[in-house]
Formats: sequence, structure tokens, C-alpha cells
Amino acid sequence: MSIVTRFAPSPTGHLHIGGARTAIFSWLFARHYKGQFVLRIEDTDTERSTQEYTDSILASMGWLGLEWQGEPVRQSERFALYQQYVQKLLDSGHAYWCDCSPEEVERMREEARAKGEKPKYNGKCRTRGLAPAGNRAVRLRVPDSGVVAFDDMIKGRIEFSVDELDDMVLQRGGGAATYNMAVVVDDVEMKISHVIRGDDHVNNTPKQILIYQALGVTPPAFGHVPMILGPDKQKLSKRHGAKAVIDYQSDGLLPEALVNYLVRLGWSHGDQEIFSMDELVQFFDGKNLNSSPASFDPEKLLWVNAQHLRAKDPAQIFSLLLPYLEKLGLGGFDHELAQKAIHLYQPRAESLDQMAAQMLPLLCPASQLVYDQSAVEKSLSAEGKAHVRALAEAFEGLSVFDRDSVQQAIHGYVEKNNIKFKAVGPALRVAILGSTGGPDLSDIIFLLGPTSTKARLERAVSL
RNA sequence: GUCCCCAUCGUCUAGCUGGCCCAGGACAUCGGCCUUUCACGUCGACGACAGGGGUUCAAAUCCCCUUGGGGACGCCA
Repeated sequence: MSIVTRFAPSPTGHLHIGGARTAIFSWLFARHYKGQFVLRIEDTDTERSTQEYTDSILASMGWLGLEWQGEPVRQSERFALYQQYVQKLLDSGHAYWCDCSPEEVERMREEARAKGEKPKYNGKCRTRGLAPAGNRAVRLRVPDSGVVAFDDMIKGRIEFSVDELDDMVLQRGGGAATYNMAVVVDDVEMKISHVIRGDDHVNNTPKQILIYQALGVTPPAFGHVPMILGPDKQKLSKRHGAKAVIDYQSDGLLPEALVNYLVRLGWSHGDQEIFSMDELVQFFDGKNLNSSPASFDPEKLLWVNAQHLRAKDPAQIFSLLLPYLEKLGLGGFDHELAQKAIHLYQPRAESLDQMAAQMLPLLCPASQLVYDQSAVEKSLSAEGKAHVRALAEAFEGLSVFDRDSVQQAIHGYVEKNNIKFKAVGPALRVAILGSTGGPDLSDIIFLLGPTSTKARLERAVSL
């Protein structure tokens, strides 16, 4: 059997991390078994679906590296197809027309509830033999007894008694297919072999299986991935902060890091935490999936991102970092300097966003350097300034200006005056970078070069 | 209300067919080391089998109940 999986988002919002994770699982599963991964846009709700969201979702998928095969299928273009299938069901006696009003159905539900049962439609029109009419709906005739069961790839065997199900609407008055009908038709037509989707669909599964059975088609395999909860164990929502994929993109996360983190939420491969995309494809076989919901931990996500950031080639980082550098408002900066400095910042930043901010003091002109006031007061005392002045002279006397000679100049100065490095280091650092943190000073001064270094030291002394 | 799913450190998890687990790894937290700062790194500490019954020579691992959490019950998707 050839493996075909799908991701079927509804374009009523941006791609969120929950959806992203099921998409990733689906994609990995298909890739691992060398199958196909296809997309379907579930845009039958014309009220809430927009092209902007469709574009945004596709863009996020692309950014994450989840390439799909063929053109995405749009449900809104397939109403006629769904009607054909509904007609088949009507012809075979598996479905019937119903003219009950919403109020009437609501009453039936309340009655059932009053009896302590699950609210359902009572099957009033089953035997009335109603003819088609524009405002009439089509309902599925579900079996009177029995159970619907399926072996979930993640949760194992799940059974539902048909007593829990009612004669669901397949086609609305007006002729539009309902969600469950459209999904089944599409999955059949698209030859989907494995339906990997969110946990919230387990209750739809028996309904859909009933439609498959009525159609005389073997259902695909189902795998329901657990939901992602917020840090407080509640359903993920806006108050948990950024949750759309594009938000993480603008926060400076690496797509492979987001994928890595999301996959590990509910899946494991021994004790391994960091995976490349290739390793993921290699290891993800649809097994070892956790059936319990997981909480989203932004801190660990950042940590995973930091690991990927460090492992990446500096040249690649630079091109990814460029947009963030440009957002800094420098209005132009020395690209070569930035490029050469990347490796110094790789181990200290957790995101591209952070990295750009950390590099600002290095990249800005001396005149725009912002000083940390308390650091200046603490380190750039009269004595500190005297050291800075002396070091400026020492640097100017250098015939070769490279990392080693700069370092020697500093150490030479320290030794000659019989003082500790601590006496001059902080002052020099604040003078060069404006604050107390940052990479090794010799590296920074060398990269800055004699002219820029001199300008910074002069400005610091005059503070 | 009814049905479905879930239950190991604060969080993500290892623990697949019970003994190698008085439970391992990772994030976070705390402390040591490294270091010219801040990070990185490194070493260590803290920290969990929800509760109760069974089954068994032996249970985190199997069964049942309770509790807790989540989801679903639309002519929404």
C-alpha cells in the first residue's frame, strides 16, 4: 500500500503550533515511509475562511520546511463532488431527506438530555420517505445497534456504541456538504492512507467510519495526536503568548528548532533531544508516540533553538540574521564586521532576535554607542579612565593590529603596572561596548580595528 | 448530563512483552569548577511512579475503582 498523508487546515487563522505539530507528524510519517504528503484547505465555512489565512498557512508550512505534493485541494471548489456522493448514499438507502427545523431538533436534544442520554436527533424523518427540496437536509441512516471500532495508531483500540451517535446531517438545506461528509469524500478521492490529526477529532472518527461503511469503502488508518496545553496545563490560548508559527518566525527562531521542539512534544527517540531534519525523517516511524497531552514550554523551546543556532554554519546564520540586524535601526552597518563576529555570538544567543540585539554595540558607530549608566559609574571612574587612556596609547603603538597583539598589549600593560586584569578589564569593556557583558575583548577590539577602537576609547574617556 | 481520551520530577520524557528502577535523560531552579566580564561548557544538588484495591514470588509496568485533567456531543470546522 502506498502511504499518503494529509494536512487539512481550516483557513480561519494563522497556522498555530498545535496545527503545526500535527502537520509535522503527518509530513514526517509520509517522508519516513517515502510516501506522499498532500494539503487540503477546508474552507467550506465561507464566513470565516479567508485567502489571507490560506496564504499565511502555506507560508508557514514552507518556512517550516514541510513541502507538500501537488496543488492544495480546496473544499470550496468541490461542492458538486460531495453532492454526487450524497446522492449515492441516498440511492442506496443509507441516507434520507429531513425537513425538521433547527428548533425541532433542539427540542429532541433536550429530551434526550433530560433522560440522561447524549443529546441527539431522534430519527423522526427516517421513515417518512421525504422527497428532495431546496431547504431539506440529508441525514445518514446509522445502524440501530452495534459498535464502531478502530485501531488508533497512537491511542490503540477505541470503540463507540452506535447508541452514542445520531443520524447526522450530511448535506445542509441549500446543498452544501457538512464537514464530516466532505472530509470522507476528500479522503477517499485523495486516496489518503493515514489520517493523522488532532485529538479533538476522535469523536468524529466513528461518524466518518459510518459514512465509509455506507459508501462501501475501507476507512484509512487513523492517528490522533494529543493536544498541546499551555504551561498552566490549560488549553493553549492567547494569554500564553505567541502561539502562531509566524510569531516564532519573527521572534528569531530557526524553523528546524521549532520542528525539533514540537516533535519532541509527544514523541521520543531514547534520550536524544536535538535532531536534524534528516534524523527526524530517519527516526520518525509513527511509533513511540505519546498518547497524553503535553504542556508547551517556551523556555525549552528557546534552549532547543540555541542548540541549533550553535550548530549552524556562521555564513548561513548571517543571511538569516540580516533582517533582524536591519530592524535594529542602524541605517546601514559594516556587513563584513557582522559576518566575522557571528561565531562570537553564536554560543551566547538563544534566538536571532537576541543575537542581533547583542551585536548592536559592536556594529553601531562609536557616536551611537549606548552606555549602561550603572556600569559607567562603577567601572569608568577617574582611575578607570586613566587605564583606558593608557591602553588607547598602547594600541596605537601596535605595529600589527590583530587578536594576539591586542591581547599582548593588554596583558603587557597589566604586568608592567603590576596590577590585576580586573582593574582594567571592566573599564575597557564598558568603554568599548557600553556594558559589562559580551564576548572576549581581544576578539572584539581586533574586529573593530584600530580606528573604531580609538574612537570608542576617546569617547569613553570624555564621558 | 452522556460518551471518548489521558495520568512518572514544576515541564518534556525514558521506562516497549512485569524483576537490570528505593526510577534514567533533558529544560527550569540552586551550588561548585572553568573564565578578563556576561554567556557557553562542565560537575553536582533538588525533584516524580495521583490515591485505593487486586493479580503475582515480584508492578511505575497487568486488571478494577476513585480522583484529577482534557476533548466531544451543530444544517462550525
